[in-house]
Amino acid sequence: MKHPTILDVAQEAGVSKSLVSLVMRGSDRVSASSREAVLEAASKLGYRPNAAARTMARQRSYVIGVLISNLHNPFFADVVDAIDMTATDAGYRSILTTGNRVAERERLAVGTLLEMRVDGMILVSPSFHMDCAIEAAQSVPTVLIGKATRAPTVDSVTNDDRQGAAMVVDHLVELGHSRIAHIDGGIGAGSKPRRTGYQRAMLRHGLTAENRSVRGGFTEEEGGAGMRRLLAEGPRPTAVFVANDLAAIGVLEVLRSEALSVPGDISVVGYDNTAMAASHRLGLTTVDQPRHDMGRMAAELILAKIDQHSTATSHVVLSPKLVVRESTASPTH
Amino acid sequence: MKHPTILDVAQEAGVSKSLVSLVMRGSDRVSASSREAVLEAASKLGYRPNAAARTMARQRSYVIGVLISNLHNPFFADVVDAIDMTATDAGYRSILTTGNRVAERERLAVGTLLEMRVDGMILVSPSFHMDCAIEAAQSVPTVLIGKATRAPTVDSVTNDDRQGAAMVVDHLVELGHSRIAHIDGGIGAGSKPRRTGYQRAMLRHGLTAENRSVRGGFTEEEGGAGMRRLLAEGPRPTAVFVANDLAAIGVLEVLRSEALSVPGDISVVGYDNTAMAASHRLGLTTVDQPRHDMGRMAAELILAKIDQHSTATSHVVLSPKLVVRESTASPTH
DNA sequence: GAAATTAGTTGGAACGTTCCAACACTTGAG
DNA sequence: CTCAAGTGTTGGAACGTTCCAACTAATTTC
Repeated sequence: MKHPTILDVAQEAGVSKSLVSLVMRGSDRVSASSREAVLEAASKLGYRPNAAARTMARQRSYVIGVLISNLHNPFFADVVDAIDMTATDAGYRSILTTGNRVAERERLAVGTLLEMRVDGMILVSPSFHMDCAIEAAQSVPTVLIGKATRAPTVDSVTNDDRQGAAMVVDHLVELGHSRIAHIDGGIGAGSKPRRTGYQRAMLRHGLTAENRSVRGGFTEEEGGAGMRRLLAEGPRPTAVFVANDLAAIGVLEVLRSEALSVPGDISVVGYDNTAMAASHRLGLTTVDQPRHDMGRMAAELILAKIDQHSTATSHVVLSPKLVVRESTASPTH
Repeated sequence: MKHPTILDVAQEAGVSKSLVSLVMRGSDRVSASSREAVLEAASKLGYRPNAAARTMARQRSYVIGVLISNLHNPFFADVVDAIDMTATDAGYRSILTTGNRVAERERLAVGTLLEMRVDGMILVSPSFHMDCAIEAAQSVPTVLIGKATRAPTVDSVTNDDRQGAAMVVDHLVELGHSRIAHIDGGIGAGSKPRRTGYQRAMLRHGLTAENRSVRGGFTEEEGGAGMRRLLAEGPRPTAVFVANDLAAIGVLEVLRSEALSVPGDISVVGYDNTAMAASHRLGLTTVDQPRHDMGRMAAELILAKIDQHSTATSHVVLSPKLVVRESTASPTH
């Protein structure tokens, strides 16, 4: 149960610890015979280098820390995947922590990563206040995914939420809708620009009176609750733009229980183009964010900051894409 | 950008490093005045203890490492959540790594955790060979979730997959089905016992000729591919038991594209009771695993092994529960 | 009022690596 | 044959903590 150290290996192989270290790091200034002896001793003892000791000695951990706001949202899986691949290819490893959408737990998780002395940090749609990200950025390169920021030290990779929202409204208007409501994402990342995009587009189309947003969130429950609120107060909209796919699923649930057909009675649009939206029995019209690219670019930004000590701050904005499926159609009256 | 150390804090506060250490660890053998001075200095400098150094000195990391086979499967989110909460309450932190269902990447991820000297390791439905888990268990307490094992050193927490599968078959037979096919989980964790459970139940009901399994997997694509194979060869089944919900979604997709109705033409059953299954427009009949309990128990097993140096190996088997929804009905002919 | 106890504080060793300067050989050049 | 330039190999210092034994000063006990 006790871990062998580099000294144990050195003794077993009959060489110095320095030589073992050299072999372990794959140096080529080692004779073939010593290399073999060391490797053999290491595998015999089941030696694994101690990352904590290495981090101390090198003053670098070669680890990228990733905070995911909500494991339940499949949107993040692809982002994380891309991050992990990019990091691995560059000789780094990535580790994840999650705060489960609870700001306090997210702060804790960021603290953990900071104490572990990760070399870079990627925050995926965190729901805590920006202060925390800015503070983190003081001690380690930090990039934000899915949430815009003006902070001069924090990089960001987002999709153009305003544009995405505008595309949704344009699509619905084109189909002939005018009573188009919006269920927003509450305090979640990206919520505000989507709402703004919706509002501006409504005004642009002259739908001032129909401009109607209610509070929602990025979970099924919150989406459903928003829909209930919409149905309870005011005239029934003919179309609803929901803050994300997960919440849209909640909306569909509510509509189903109210015996309202989609898109017959109401058209529904989500955001994220998760696999769920695609494979949902009723294909959900939604907005696609290039998640893989987002993850990759975030990782690349971090790596550039670490390796080249680049200090420039980048804000990458990628273009979303409307994906039309069967949950939207022309209004029936 | 340079991290202040305990010595910097000591100097700033005008005390020794030992005192700072004491304060940081919340000792009560410190005078109020020194405590305050230290705390003030620490916050002024933005001090964060270095986890790597602490791990070295204490020979313990107070970290539980969690490997998740597939971030895309929402089933795991609840498991991880429960692990994280249990660990946090006990004064540990949890970090995640993922191998994305690729055995080689999973091995790498386990290696990373081992090098980080995690105090315990939880492997959630890994798809690599058991050897890797056994090897890991040699140096650190290890528990497996969702995959049974006979290894004397590896704990496990599973649901009774055989029983779950049998419940599915019983349900379908009761509805009047006899041409019940199975799309298995391929090499994934829990795949084999589910198939065995299916087969035994079929035989028990005297459905020897109808006993028919095809190769599938735990992803949408693999599930869909399995369904296509079923449709291509042999008589069309009236019911299909799919290895998990994710794959079942893929099956539903294929059936839809083939214009076959569910449950009209074919009844479909999944496994896991993910939120997706519940909220799917067509509610999916499925088997519920107590994921939260599974995560919690796994974490508790690990903590017991760490703190009490308990050496007994436990294999916890929880009972699954059939959840009947609208994707199953009596066959129409 | 001396001795014993307690409260608070301290420096040094240890943890397992990496890195550097220095070493001992061997080889080749002049 | 001597010196310079490699080629392998080495011990020691450093990294930032924790823990322990030892210390001082204040308080209590007899």
